[in-house]
Amino acid sequence: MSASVLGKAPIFRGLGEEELRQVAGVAVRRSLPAGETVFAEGDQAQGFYLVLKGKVKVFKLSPDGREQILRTVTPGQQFAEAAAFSGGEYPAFAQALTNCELLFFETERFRKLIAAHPDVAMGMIVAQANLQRHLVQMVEELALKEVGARLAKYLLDLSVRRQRATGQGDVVRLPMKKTELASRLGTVSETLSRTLRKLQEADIIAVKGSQVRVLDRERLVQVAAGLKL
Amino acid sequence: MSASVLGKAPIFRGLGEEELRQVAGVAVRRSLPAGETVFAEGDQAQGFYLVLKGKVKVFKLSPDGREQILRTVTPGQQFAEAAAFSGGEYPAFAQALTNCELLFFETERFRKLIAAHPDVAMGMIVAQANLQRHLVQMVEELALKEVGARLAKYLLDLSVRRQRATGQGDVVRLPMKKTELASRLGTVSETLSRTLRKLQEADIIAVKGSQVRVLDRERLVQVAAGLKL
DNA sequence: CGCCACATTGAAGGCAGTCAAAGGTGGTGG
DNA sequence: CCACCACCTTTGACTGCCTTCAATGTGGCG
Repeated sequence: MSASVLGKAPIFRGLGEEELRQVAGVAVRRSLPAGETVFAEGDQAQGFYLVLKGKVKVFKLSPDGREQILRTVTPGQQFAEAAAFSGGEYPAFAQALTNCELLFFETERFRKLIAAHPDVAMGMIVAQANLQRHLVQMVEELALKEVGARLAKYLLDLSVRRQRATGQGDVVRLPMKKTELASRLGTVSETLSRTLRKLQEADIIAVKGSQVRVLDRERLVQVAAGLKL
Repeated sequence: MSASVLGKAPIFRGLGEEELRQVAGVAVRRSLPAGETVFAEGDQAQGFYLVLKGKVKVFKLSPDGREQILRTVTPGQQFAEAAAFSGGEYPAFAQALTNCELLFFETERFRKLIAAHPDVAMGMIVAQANLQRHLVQMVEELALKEVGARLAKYLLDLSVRRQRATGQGDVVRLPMKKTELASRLGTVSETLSRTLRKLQEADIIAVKGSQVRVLDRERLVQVAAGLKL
């Protein structure tokens, strides 16, 4: 049953058994295979999704086909809330990266849920706040930093997260294909490749496949802060 | 009294007299002169602000001092909600562009307000959703479009808004200094200047000071969509 | 009238995207 | 187990947009 996963989702954290059952009651389950499109930009938005299992990427496409990943959504997180509550159309594309189990919340039904459960409203507000932080950071990095700095920042974030999870943060594993990482960083695979090499040649990191070892955290921090390579 | 303005703010729309009084009760008034800093990046965030009068800019600074404006906030809108609900520090700077009257909502008190008034929660969620759309659009434009397209888009938005307000959308007035517009568009004043000139030379617009006349809306739309100049 | 901030223009250089091709890698089926 | 294929990654050469630096133009205001 999805209730157990539901209870772990930040927006439903702290709800009781009975309440979770109500939440599950207004949602519709949807499962789809890797590669499938969840929705396309411009589609009519009738609600938002919560990921139960798998990974979903949310992205924009440029006129000439380049892709900018806005975020990748993992279990417990929701996406397309903005579209659902700001009305109209989805402002981006969403595609399953792996086989996925999703919950779909129709806007109106969710609205009623909120009216009855302020906790859920608060959870949603907090989740949106976190997403906003993420977006603000992307804007900052795209506008003000070059690819080297964005990559360094990304590697540091990864390393810190790994540190917390396993107590060992010097070796990280890139959680996606490099092409995808490139579009997450607002660049293309060729440039990412060159930038990784420059960091290697400066003895700041060592790369083997998708394993990255941090050799000189000090300087990696400097690069992330804007120091040129 | 601020209650009348409050009632017009999107997040408090639809509240009754009595409720608005409660809302006003948890807020603190703060007025400050043009140029004053509301908060700096890194300051401890204890709540968010609603603008009653004036204009506030929210922006990031790069290591070498370049400025990226995230948004300008006008009466009835709030800012720093993300910081307030996602905890910790303000992720950007905020500065008064004109003399301002602000309302400050302390996070905990607002939280209680929400618990009692689902309508307010919903208003906040919708407001955040709108902001998210705005941020997503900025990311898209910074990552995928060049300066010409961003400028064209900006002019069109301005023109549409003027159309709605005055029924006459062909002549618009840039609402800020060009240097500032440049940083809103993620570039510098020199580039903005050149880009305006290119649009002029293509007979798409006519510029006189901060007056811009749209001569060929058709092609302006194409440029906004990514057509090279 | 002259100052000052803002705006414009020119020249030069760099970062990053595109195109093209070669090298790797993993997965599948024989 | 190996060979093949598709896809990803890397590398090189080139181009172009945009930033930087520097100098000149301009408009408002005391």
